[in-house]
Amino acid sequence: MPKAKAPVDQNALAVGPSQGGDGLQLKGRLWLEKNGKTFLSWGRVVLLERIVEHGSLSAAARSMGMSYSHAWGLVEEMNCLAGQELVTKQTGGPGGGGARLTPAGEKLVTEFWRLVDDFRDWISRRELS
Amino acid sequence: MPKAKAPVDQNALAVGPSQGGDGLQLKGRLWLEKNGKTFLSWGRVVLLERIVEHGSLSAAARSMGMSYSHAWGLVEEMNCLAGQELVTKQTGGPGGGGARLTPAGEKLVTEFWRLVDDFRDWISRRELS
DNA sequence: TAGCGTTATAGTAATAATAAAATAACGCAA
DNA sequence: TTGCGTTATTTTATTATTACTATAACGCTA
Repeated sequence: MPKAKAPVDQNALAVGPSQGGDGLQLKGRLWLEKNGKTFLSWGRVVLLERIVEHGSLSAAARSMGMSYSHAWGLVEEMNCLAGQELVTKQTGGPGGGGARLTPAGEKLVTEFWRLVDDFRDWISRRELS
Repeated sequence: MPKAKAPVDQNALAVGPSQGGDGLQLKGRLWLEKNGKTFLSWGRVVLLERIVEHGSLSAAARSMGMSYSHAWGLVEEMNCLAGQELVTKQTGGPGGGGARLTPAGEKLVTEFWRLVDDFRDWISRRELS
């Protein structure tokens, strides 16, 4: 039992079909780096989506079983690496505050999923042995 | 400083070209699972190669900066998941003993690298944004 | 028989990753 | 002014991973 509940399956982003009749599967994952640092990966993109969905960073983190601290750090790093704000945050105000995606943030999310779709195509077409 | 020295780069198995002029890179990795358990991945295949090269499990582990215990566990798991021996080990004998790959083990190694080559092709052709 | 380097295995230590907890600040609402 | 739920930040605790250490067994060598 490796972990109680990972925010997102730690492992495969794409999974090929079971082949060879003995449970053999090809799996893989993709991510984007900027200057050698992880910029966008599966969990981060899901976090961005949840921010859109819930309108707040704390609710987004909660919905993924992720600690607020961790989520906050991820958003900070993404904003920093992007060189522009992908997420804008408001502290205080009606409802206590909130967080939203900028157009640049939304664009990145859709682009990442398109990339993932292509990767899934590739990996599922792949034949083993 | 994440780690003193990983046996094999923890991260990317395949790396795309730097794109967008701002250090943005697409990276990824592949692995094979059997019944949901990791069967073959980068580090494991390198370990198999080193066993061929050195003729012993302890020397192979040493050459990778990997502990003998860890290497032994990986080989056990691979043999178990494969349903057949990929590595044969001899305890005692001339030189104290040794380890070698079976034909099935050698076949898996070449097949895995072929898979990786194709993956590298795909990822390097991929255009971002 | 004693010695060698290996495989085999368990136990312990160190490190990294992750989670949790606690506290402060913010700005509106009532 | 007080309370609320949020963001912001630090600190502490827990867990998982990895590495290290120690010891036994093996079978050949000399």
